Amino acid sequence: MTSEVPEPPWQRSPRRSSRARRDPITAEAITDAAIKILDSEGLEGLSMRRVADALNTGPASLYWHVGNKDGLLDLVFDQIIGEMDVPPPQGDRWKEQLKQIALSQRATILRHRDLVAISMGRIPMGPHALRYTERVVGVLRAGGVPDDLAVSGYLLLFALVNGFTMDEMAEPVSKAEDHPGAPSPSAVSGYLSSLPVDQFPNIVASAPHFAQWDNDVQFEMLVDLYVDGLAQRAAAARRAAEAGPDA
Amino acid sequence: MTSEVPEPPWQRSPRRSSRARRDPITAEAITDAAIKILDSEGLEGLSMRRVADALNTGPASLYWHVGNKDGLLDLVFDQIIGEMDVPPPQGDRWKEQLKQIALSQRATILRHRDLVAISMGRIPMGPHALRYTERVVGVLRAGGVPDDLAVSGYLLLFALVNGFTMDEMAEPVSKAEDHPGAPSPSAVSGYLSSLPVDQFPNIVASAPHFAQWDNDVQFEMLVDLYVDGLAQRAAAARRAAEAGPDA
DNA sequence: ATCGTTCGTCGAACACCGTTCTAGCATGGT
DNA sequence: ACCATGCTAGAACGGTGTTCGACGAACGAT
Repeated sequence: MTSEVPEPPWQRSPRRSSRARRDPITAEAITDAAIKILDSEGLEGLSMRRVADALNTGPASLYWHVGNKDGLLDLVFDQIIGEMDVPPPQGDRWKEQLKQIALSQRATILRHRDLVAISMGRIPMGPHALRYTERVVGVLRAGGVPDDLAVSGYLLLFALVNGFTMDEMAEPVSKAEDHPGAPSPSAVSGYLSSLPVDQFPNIVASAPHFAQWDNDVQFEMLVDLYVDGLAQRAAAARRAAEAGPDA
Repeated sequence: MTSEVPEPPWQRSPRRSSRARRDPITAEAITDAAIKILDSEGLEGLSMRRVADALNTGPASLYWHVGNKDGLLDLVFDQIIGEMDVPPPQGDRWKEQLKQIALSQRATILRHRDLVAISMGRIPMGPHALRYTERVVGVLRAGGVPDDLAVSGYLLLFALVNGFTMDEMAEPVSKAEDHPGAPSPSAVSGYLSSLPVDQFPNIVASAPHFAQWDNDVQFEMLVDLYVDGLAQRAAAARRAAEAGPDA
């Protein structure tokens, strides 16, 4: 894996150190290496020693820059949030824009394995996360959504997308000997329809629909449902504010 | 930690074994001990050795009953799902019942720390989970929700509750020296309102509303929004089915 | 030019983790 | 009386996050 040219020994080696002075270790370099490992090997494979190896150094060296593993994951989290893009606010098109934001959020999460696990219990307050919050709330407020509903809308959207992609990523712990890969939805559906009808009439009756589950269309339906509901409430709140401004 | 009375040596010790034959190790006993540890010390503290200690035995003994740690977590997961209750289907009251189901689900999750982390990547298909699925789908179908929407409604509800409680549990990794406990929402709001207005106008403007965040009312709003949207779509689907049954 | 301080690296070690191996015990069927 | 089976458990292996302390390179001040 060390994609380093072996450093021809005649050009006086810089002080016989396995790491030259070039490419000094920085928090950014550590974060990038960690993300690369995360994408290729998942959170399981993301260990301090593994990251240190990728930077050819020892694990102890990382601690000076990132404090501990949670600190590193904080950086990874914020960095990836920086990848999510939000369009410039366009006022009346806020509903479509919010849906677009949700789609981009999910796409980014799917691009980086196990991101949901990292985001759990981690408040998004890094520099990238703040810029992201600012822009999303901006889209909502530009659309005339009242401030309180704007922050609710923003935070709940995060919860929604995280919850959905969490189940979606259910690339389970792999039962190993049974089936090698993940159980296909049709296999699940087959099992469900084989249950005793007297005990599980509703499951058996609706089993076929478990097979037809399509993450993309289900996500779109959920987002539509959410955005529409939010818009209804925003309109109602504005009507109430106009009717009795200080009641 | 071994809260065992030292076994007075005169009453002939039962074959010089630290564990008497009483209280034989079973999968249920292991699961119960694991849940108890999970509730009191979180997922971090839930190790095989810790569970074995609670049963005063060695870690190797557990593996005969539960296979490995993931197997144990499967059992824990299913057992806790068994705690969630769902009312007998009542037909026209399905909307209120679904909300009640959501509330019960969240309450159960909050009662058991880190349950969301365990549920990640784990398809709920244990015996308790099946019974639970059966009953929830039953409520939806009794309410006249079409089968495909019933399974969507059930699965999305799970995603929704998980996503919400995930952020809610944000008892973060504790920055240690900064503030001892979890950052209160008002502290967050204070920080947000102190940001430079020129860079973060929307955040600063809506910062007060971050302070007023109330998990209970926000969750109720989210569930209302979801159930209403689902009902709308169910009604539309039924109308379409009546208008043109085979178009 | 020399010192002292600070910034940064890193080998070694600690305590803990999940898991496996293997030997052994207690019991029940033949 | 025997073996087979179900079950327990000590010891160990390889891996983890993290800390310690010794070490070196760079730099400002004397």
